Amino acid sequence: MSKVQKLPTIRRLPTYLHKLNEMRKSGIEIVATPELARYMHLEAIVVRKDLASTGVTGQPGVGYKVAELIDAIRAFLSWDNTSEAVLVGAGSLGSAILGYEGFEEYGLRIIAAFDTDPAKIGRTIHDREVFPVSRLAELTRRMRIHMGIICVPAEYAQKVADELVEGGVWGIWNFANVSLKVPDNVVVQREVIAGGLAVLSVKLTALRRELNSESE
Amino acid sequence: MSKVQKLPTIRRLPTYLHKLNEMRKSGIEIVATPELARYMHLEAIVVRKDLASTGVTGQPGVGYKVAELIDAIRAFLSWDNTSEAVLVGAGSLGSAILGYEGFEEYGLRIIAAFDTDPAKIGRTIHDREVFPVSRLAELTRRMRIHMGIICVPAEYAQKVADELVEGGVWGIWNFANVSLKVPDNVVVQREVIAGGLAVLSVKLTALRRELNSESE
DNA sequence: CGGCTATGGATATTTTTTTATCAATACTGC
DNA sequence: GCAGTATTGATAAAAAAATATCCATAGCCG
Repeated sequence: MSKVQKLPTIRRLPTYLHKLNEMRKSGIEIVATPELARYMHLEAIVVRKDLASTGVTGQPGVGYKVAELIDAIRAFLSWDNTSEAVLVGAGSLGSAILGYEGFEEYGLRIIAAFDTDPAKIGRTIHDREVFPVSRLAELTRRMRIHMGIICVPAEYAQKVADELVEGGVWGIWNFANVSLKVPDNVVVQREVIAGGLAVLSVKLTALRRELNSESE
Repeated sequence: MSKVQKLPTIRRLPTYLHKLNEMRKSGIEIVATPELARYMHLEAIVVRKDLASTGVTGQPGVGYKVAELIDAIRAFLSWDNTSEAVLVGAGSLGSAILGYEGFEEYGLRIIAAFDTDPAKIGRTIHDREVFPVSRLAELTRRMRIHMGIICVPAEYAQKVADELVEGGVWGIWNFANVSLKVPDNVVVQREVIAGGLAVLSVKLTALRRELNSESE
């Protein structure tokens, strides 16, 4: 299993990237840590460490070149070459993902969708054609797609993952509420939407408790 | 600022909860760590630590009582009392969230939606009425809602957050691609969808590099 | 030119998280 | 009832991440 370090940093990088792209559009060429920190609501030291982990280097007393930062982050995330993906499960979440136009900025292009619903097959959703799931492995292989996005209900997710692996994908982005089993040469990233809600709940409870005890 | 520990553990708790609820439905009363570990594709030690952090205690040589575990996790996450929320921004993501029926299991009930689009206002989406955003603060306060879910484009998110705070919310679940500024007595949990993609990209690149170097 | 301030980079420290070890408990089978 | 095995819980160690400190560099202003 390959070791990847500094997960929290990696998660923050897309946000920097988004801000930096906006800055470049506005013609800003140099940016210093404190400004990014204010934008991110983080400590400056965190930002500096995050940026350093991409290998980029700034100018002491000045800051970083925006263009260099963008390149460094994109290179670090391998987002400098757009990779193509298929999406399986064109329900409400799948459709929402198909409709999100920001992924191009993040080096991802969703080429096609798959579903079992005859009402959806053959139609297009957000300009992507919907194919039957029965052709998933075949078409994925033929199109040489190496990433799959799973948006099907939990009980079908493992089967879809198996098909994707058979179709030759290297990575799976899993939005289904289940942990998947795949070969060692395939990477799965699971998004647990309820995980964020759990964190929010705990923080909320902790803060409420604190505020209540203060007022006593 | 309140300190919350073991974020990764908290993120995993909903997944245990889901599995445990299934088990209880099947009539299973006792569960041991190794089984949960297999299901989660985690090490057993991780599971044991996760469960311990909720304060529950098992029986050495036997395992944990499923019902006790469920109660402990729900209590730890304050999901034993359903809390009500409003959702702002009934676009594709907002609609997808409104359509997800699993939140009740997680102690969350979305009461109403808000949007600026006249075509949506007054209609219902997944059984929730859509109100104009202009009434957000007023209605939130009147309904005594303490949680807001933001699904609007990044540029409007701060304004919506301000309205929610004015309406008296304690917690904000933010799906917009921007970091929000709120008073100290309000908690924000931001979901950065691209963060997961970034992690996947880095892992993928690392694994590919490893596999390539092996084959040389 | 010289001092002042802002900034990045390197190093060190502290905290948090993960992982390992080991003793105690309870079930199983004989 | 006893030995063997599975399991939890407590403690300890290792790894990772966050945070702090200090120094060197660059621009600014008089």
